[in-house]
Amino acid sequence: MSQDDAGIDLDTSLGYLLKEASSALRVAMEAVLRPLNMTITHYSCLELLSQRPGLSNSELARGTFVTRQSMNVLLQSLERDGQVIRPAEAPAGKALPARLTDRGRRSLQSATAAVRSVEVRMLESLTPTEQAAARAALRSMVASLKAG
Amino acid sequence: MSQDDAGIDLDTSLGYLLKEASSALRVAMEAVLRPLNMTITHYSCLELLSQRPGLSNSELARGTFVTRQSMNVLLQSLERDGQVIRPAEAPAGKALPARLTDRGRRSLQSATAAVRSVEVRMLESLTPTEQAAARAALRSMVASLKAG
DNA sequence: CAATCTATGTCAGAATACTGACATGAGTCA
DNA sequence: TGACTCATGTCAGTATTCTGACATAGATTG
Repeated sequence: MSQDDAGIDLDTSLGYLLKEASSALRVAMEAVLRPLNMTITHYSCLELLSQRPGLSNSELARGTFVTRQSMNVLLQSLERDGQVIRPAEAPAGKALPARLTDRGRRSLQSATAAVRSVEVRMLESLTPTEQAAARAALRSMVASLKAG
Repeated sequence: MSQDDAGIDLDTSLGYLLKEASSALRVAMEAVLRPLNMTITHYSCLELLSQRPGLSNSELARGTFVTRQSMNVLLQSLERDGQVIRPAEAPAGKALPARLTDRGRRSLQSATAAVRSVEVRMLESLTPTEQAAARAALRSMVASLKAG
């Protein structure tokens, strides 16, 4: 069997390793967010809104890597729960700028601390130089994938 | 507001970047696998079985980063479709060793080529040294996350 | 030897995200 | 101006994965 027919070498494939790492991160984040009754997408939405108030549904969807339909379902439940508010009418176009309520900010607070602790643990064995190299490599991969 | 209350900096967070990269990879893989009527988990299962014949349902689940319940659903449909076979009785314990059929191998062939092209594109701007550094960093992150 | 623990396969139901579709607002351009 | 393209919000239905639960096989342990 020639090398070209041998499939993807799972022990060295960066694609497989990327999936393994993101899976491990997802599991670790779910573990710390579950006690707070929060999913990863839920947390990501609040974190994004905290840092960029006024983002629309579609912008939040892109920032959390889900479809705008999925984000819309989440936003509606967050609105019902009083964590997020959106105006009844769009100030321009159709995009509705969303904002956190005080309740949303309180929910986010403990979640951010929990997620930060996971990220710290993930990076504990990497030097700042190695972290910078990883950042650069990941950015390059993202750019190449999106260019295709 | 002190730095500790500022949340996760999305522009530099390796956790966020990891999620972005895996999302971009997922989208790219789905795009090339969809014409072959194959999902990523479906492909991953066949690829794993091709390289490690006789893996059980639970082992396949761990290798593809889904629950054994999800893998079981997939395996049953693959068995119905004649791409995979499992013995009716376990040779030892309860684990049923799964194997690809010729039909499964044929399905895998074009999928492997498609996925390989995505991985090549993902890495086209990285030198072998940079790829090795990325591999080392990702392995370190996985180890640290699983240790917690 | 019996009790316990761990891993496995499987069923059932719930949660989550997705694709498809439609209407609407804004910008482009002939 | 009118046709066209594009982005957005939203509804509906589908698909996929997950959590919870149970029974069973093998290993461990007292």
